[in-house]
Order: sequence, then structure tokens, then C-alpha cells
Amino acid sequence: MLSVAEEKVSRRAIAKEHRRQQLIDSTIKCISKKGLRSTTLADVAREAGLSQGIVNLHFNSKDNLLNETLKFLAVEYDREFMRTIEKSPDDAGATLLALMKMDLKPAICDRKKLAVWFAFWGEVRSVPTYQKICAAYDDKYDEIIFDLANTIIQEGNYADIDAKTVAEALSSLTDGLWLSCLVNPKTFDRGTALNSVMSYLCAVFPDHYQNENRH
Amino acid sequence: MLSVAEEKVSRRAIAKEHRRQQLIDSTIKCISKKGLRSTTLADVAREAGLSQGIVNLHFNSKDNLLNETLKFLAVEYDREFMRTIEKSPDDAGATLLALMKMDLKPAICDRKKLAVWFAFWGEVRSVPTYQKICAAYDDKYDEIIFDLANTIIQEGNYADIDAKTVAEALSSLTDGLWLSCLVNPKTFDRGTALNSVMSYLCAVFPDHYQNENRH
Amino acid sequence: MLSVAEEKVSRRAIAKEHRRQQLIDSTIKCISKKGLRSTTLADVAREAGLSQGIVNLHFNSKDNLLNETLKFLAVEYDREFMRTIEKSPDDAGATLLALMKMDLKPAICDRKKLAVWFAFWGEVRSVPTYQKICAAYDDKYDEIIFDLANTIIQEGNYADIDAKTVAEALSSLTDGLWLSCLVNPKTFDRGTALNSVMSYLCAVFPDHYQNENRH
Amino acid sequence: MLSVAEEKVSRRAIAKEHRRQQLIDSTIKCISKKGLRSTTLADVAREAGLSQGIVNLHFNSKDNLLNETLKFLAVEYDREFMRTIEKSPDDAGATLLALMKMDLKPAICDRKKLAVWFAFWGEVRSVPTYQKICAAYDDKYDEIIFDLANTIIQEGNYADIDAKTVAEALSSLTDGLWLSCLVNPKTFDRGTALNSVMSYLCAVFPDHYQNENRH
DNA sequence: AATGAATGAGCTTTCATTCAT
DNA sequence: TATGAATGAAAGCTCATTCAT
Repeated sequence: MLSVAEEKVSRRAIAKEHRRQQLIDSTIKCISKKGLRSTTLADVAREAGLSQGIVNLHFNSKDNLLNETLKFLAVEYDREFMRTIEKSPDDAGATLLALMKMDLKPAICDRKKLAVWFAFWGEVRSVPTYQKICAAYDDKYDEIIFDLANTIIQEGNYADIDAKTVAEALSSLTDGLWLSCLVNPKTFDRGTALNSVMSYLCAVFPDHYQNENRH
Repeated sequence: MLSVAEEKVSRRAIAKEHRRQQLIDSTIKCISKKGLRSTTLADVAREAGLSQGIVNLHFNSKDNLLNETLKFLAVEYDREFMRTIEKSPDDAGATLLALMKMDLKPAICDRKKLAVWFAFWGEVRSVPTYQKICAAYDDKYDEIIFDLANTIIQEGNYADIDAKTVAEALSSLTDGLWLSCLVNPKTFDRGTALNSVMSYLCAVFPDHYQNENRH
Repeated sequence: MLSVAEEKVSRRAIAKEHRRQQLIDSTIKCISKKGLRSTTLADVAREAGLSQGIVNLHFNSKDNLLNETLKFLAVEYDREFMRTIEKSPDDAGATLLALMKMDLKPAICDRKKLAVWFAFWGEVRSVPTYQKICAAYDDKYDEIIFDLANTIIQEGNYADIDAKTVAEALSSLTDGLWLSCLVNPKTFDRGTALNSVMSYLCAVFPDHYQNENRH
Repeated sequence: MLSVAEEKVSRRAIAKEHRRQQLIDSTIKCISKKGLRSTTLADVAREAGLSQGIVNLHFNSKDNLLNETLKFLAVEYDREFMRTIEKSPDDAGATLLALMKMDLKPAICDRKKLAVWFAFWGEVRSVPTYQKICAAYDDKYDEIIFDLANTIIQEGNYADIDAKTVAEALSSLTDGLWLSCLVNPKTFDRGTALNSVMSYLCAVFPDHYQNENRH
């Protein structure tokens, strides 16, 4: 059991974490609305309904706020990714499909959120921190998808197919669909996007996947 | 024939155009190095070896310079795209493959240049002008690839396959590979990337493409 | 005898005074390390191992803290000065020398402490309070030294010598030696400094002081 | 002869130097009035009748402005010092006296200017740059005065007297008189100050100096 | 009495833009 | 046309001060 003092400290720590998260959320909203370039600390504070100095109080600098924001996005996506794997049946084919569908579900393939991701990717080459954060997670996902593809290849006896190639193709496909969602919101639609993914899976692993929507 | 006065005017126009291009080139270099957020007009002028005020003299405002820079990138890519089509034999399969290869050739799939493209895409949602420019060209390319896919489908009698789906998948695939090139430069490899594209084409259009890089 | 309630009040007063002194000490340390300009209340609190708001709780404002700090320094020096006089034999010559030596003893002629004195002197013209505090004490010391010089002059029948002149010279000499200690720590040496003072005393009052450090 | 372009460049360089000096002058005025701690760049710009951004345009940072200001003060004093030596007859005694008188002349021993010197001395321990600048010049002056004292000692056959001691005493004496001028403007007067210096010179070098003002 | 989160005024600094030359 | 000194609005950041706990 916690002493009164310890409880106080703990409560404060929780409150502090709350505020940090609130500011990160606010940052995401601002970037989504105004872009990274024109998001100011004043904007972030205003969006959170707090005062000017609040961001530097909790994050010390704007750069740090942005780093933490990207980290949060990455962790949030990661949680979704891992949960999707957990919830999937113990079947490589089903898991792979579930992951692809996850990438296209409204909560993730959403212009507001994608705008933020692309805002950071747009700075990835000039801000080494961003690259490190992104690359670390990408490598992890590539490996997971590679393993799934490998399992499927062995199950289906797909002779000519290289798991690494498939993994890269699938990852790139969803990334590219996200860009399409962001840049061409009028033409983009979630169903067609899923069709694109399915067209690949069905063609490459015909024994595992079949086209549901025939034309 | 031009009069002396007219010739003078024309020469001036050429010189002016030359300077504008010089500044756009400089802008591209700066964005590539420092990112859009920290590229200043002073940076652009310095990179061009010219004076502070020069950008406003030729472009009136920073916003305008950035618009013109994005337009230039789009036109440059477009020229490459159309030339690739022209140079290809009158064969839908070969043309489609040539376009895919073009997207992965060093001059285009180059981190420096991609950094600039992604910098603009990162602001696409908050700067309507950027979106207009990008969407217009994207629509055009989608249509061309759609037509090529359609022709191939008819040639090969590929029953289940939807041209729109294929077109979207192929465009997204290259976009996604570009992101991979930008974010994971250490893992990215042009050969593997081409393999990913080929794996799709071979799987979907087996009578037109074969797995080994024979094309 | 104090009642229980009175004793409680008195204890509180002592605790309060203790805390104030702790904060003044901390202020002196900070000014000595970082200078007056970059000493913040947060620095002072941190140095004291206490919390942000503590200074305003005990001193109401930063200005007040600084005033009290200067007053403390002045009182501390004064105590030293008066004690030196008390401890000296009833002999003007010996007392004057003792005072001069006091000014050069390590506890007083110490870079850390001098840094604080000079920090305040550096603001003396723009902060009237500082000047008042400093001038009041200076006048007192000038008078004491003047009296001692006067006595010596009468004792020694030094015809041409003006006590006021001597008093000012001696005060200025130590002030200047302090500046030297602060600015040229590598060249400065306590022994040489004392020699400088002695050279004056010996030259002006040859019957009272002799060149070798016999005193 | 300069080409038109060269002349333009040269003129600009001169104008730029003018502006820098103007800003340094303005800084000195501000520090003299408000002290180092409360002098802001806005103050400096306003005093110079120019705009906010002007200081950073010419000095890049406030720290740099202050460094340059101190350097200017040091050079200005140095010029005065060296000129005094040049103008003095080829006589060590006269030169030494001239230097002492210089330190007390109104242009130098002036509260406004001294306030600035003491403002910098007040930060000397916490700002290493200030110390370097001050110490370098002090060493030079100490050496010059040491040489003069030495010459006088040899000329006068003053047996017991150490030139180094005298040099330090004289330097410290003027420094201390400056502090007195700054802190006790009401009691301080230039004549008495000179008497203090003379009292030392007369006492130590009786064959070279004689008291003019007897009491 | 003490804490430390929060405030907001005011600072230094940056930079697109203007303009005399 | 081109320069680069100058502007001034707005940014990030600092910090004395306040206040709920």
C-alpha cells in the first residue's frame, strides 16, 4: 500500500502524463489541420485550451515535442498491429490478410492521421531522429510479414515465389495506397484499395486467397 | 524576323527564365538537404550564389516559389513519363513495364529527389494548391495505366481481373517503394524493388510477364 | 518564561529565519557561479534543494531577495570589520594594519565572494537600493579609518599628511586589489597584495610601519 | 584607384562599420542607464533609433554584442593609455604621473562609463570571454607601469622599493578610486582622489614627486 | 509551510518582405 | 536587374509570479 506522500507523487505523475498526452493529441490535430510547417507552439497550446508556455514546460522544446509526437504515432500503430496479430487465428494466411485489412480500416487509413504521418515522412531525410524512429518499426514489420509469407509459401508449395519480395511488395502497396488516400481523396475509396491488395494476394497465393468481389 | 528591340526583349525573357530555373533548382537542393520546414529564402539565394532579395524579385513570395517548384517537379516527371511511352514499342505490356522501370531508375528513385516530393506531399492536406497540382497529374497517369492494363487484359483474356484495380495497385506499389527508399535507405535496393513490381505483373498477367528479369 | 503558544511562535520564527538564510546562501552561491544576470529563482531553489515557489514564499519577489542578499553580505562584512577592531589592541597603528590584513584574508578576499560583491557593484548605478546599502557602510568605514589615520598622524607628528587622503587611498587600495583578485586570478597573489598595502603604510607612516612583514 | 564596384563595396563596408559602432555606443548608453541585467536588445535598438531586428543583423546574438562592446571599451581605453604615453616627455616620473592623472580625468573617471566597466567586471567570473579580454589588457598595463617604476627606482636609488609592488599598488589604487566614484558619488571628488595617488607617489618616490596641495 | 503545475509577459531570435542604391 | 541593409511581425523560449493542493 502507498503512503499518503507516495500516493501524491503517483497522482502527480499520472496527471503529468495526462497533460503530455493531451499536448501530443493537440499537436496531431494541429499538424493534421495546418501542416507541420505552420504549426506553432501557440497553436498547440490554444488547441489544448492551455497557456503559451505549457509546451516548453512539459517538452522543453518544440523539436522534442515533435519527436515525442512521432514516437506516439509509431507506438499507437504498433499496438494496433500487434493486437491484430494476437486476435487472428493461428493461420498465416488469415493473419496476413488481417494485417492488410487493418492498414485500410478507417481508424488508420484516415486523411487526418495520414496527413500527420506524411508530414513526418516529408522531413525524414533532414531530421535523423525521425528516420531512426520510422526505420526501427518498419524493419520489425517487414520481418513479421516476411515470416508470414514464408509460412504461406511453404504451406502452398509456391515454387517461384520469394518471401522477401512479397513482403516488400505488400508493405509498399499499403504505403502507396495511403498516399493515394491523402493526395487523391476524391478518387480514393477503401473498397477499391482493398481490391488492389487482394488482387496481389490472389494472384500470388491462389490457393490461399480467392477474389470475393468479381467484376 | 525579330527587330532589334524585340530581340532584346526576347533575350531578356530568356535570361529571366534562366534565373527562375536556377532558383527553382536551388530550392530543390535546399529542401532535399534541410527539409521544407527549415528552408529559408536566404538559404535558396545562398545556394544559388545570389543575393538575399533575389527570390522575391523573381517569384514575389515564398509561397509562389514553392508552388512553382512543385509544378516544375511535376512537369519534369511528366516529361519523363511521356517520353518513356513514346520510346516504347507499340505494345501495352512492354510500355507498362517500361513505365514501372522508369519509376525505379536512379534519376527518379533517388533519395534527394524523393525527399522533395515527400516534403510537398507532407503538406498536401494543408496547402490546397499542392493537392491540385498533384491530383491533376495523378489522374492522368492513372488513366494511362488503366488503358494499358485494359489492353493487356483484352489481349490475354484475363477474366477475373479489373483494370482499375491493377492500375491503382501498380501506382501505389511504386509510391510505396519510393517511401521505402526514403525511409529505409539501408534496406532498400533497386533490384529487390523491381522484383516486387515484377512479382505483381507476373502473377496477374502470367502470359505477358515471366518471373526472371528477361525484359 | 514563554507560554507554550509563545514558544511555538518563537520556534516558527527561528525556522523561518533559517529558511531565509538558506535561500540567501543559495543565492550567493548561484551568483558566484553563474553571475547575477543568469541567476534565476529556479536556480536558487534548486541549489537549496527546495521547490520552485519557495523564494516568493519567503521573499515575495526576486528584487527583494537580491536586496536582502546584498544586505546580508554587508552585515557579514561589517561583523568581521567590527570584530577585527574589537580584537585589536588599543593601538591605532595595529588596528589599521589589522583591518587591511582582514580585507586580504582568504575568507574575504576570495574570488567566489568577490564575484558576488562585484555583481552588485555592477548594478549600483541602475539600482538605487544597492547604492544606498553600499554607500551607508562605506561612509562608516571611511570615518573609522579616517579616525585611525588621524590618531596615527598625531602620534607620529606626520606634518604633511592628510588623514582623509590616507583613508581614501587605503580603502581604494583594497577595493582595487579585490578587482585584481577577481579579474587576474593567475597573476594575483595575496602576499604581493599585502606588500602593496604595506608599501603605502611604510612610506606614509615610516615611524609606525616597517617594510618587512613584522606585523 | 578603385573601380566603381570596389568603391561601392568599400563604401558599404564603411557604412556597416558605422552602424556597428552606432549600436555599440547605444549599448554602452543603455548599460550605463539601466544596467547590464535589464538592457534588452529592444532597448539598444530603440536608443539607436532603429528597428528590433537590427542588432542580430549586425551582431548575430546578444552575447556577441556584449563581447564586442567590452572589446570596444578596452580598445578605447587602450588608445587613451598609449596616447598618454606618447605625449609624455621622455621621463619615467612624468609619464607615470600622466598615466595616473589620465585615469582620473573626467572623460575616463566618469560614472556613466564606469558603470559599464563595472557591469562587465560584475560578470567577469561567470563569462570567461570577459575575463580573457580584461586580463589581456591588464597584464599589458601592469608591465608598462612596472617598467616605469623600475626606471624611477634606478634613477632615484630607492633601495627598499619593489617595482612590482608599486605597480600593483598604483593600478589597484585607481581601480579602487573608480569604485569609489561609482558607489559614493556624493563623497567622491576628483581632487581628493588625485591627492590619494599623489600621497603614495610622494611617499614612495620623494625625490621624484612633491605634494602640491599641502594641508 | 511547502510544493510544483500553470500562467503570461517579455525576451532573443528568425526571416519573409521591402526598398534605396 | 540585382544588391544587401533594414524592417517588423511572429516565432520559440525563459522565467518571475501565482495558486490549488
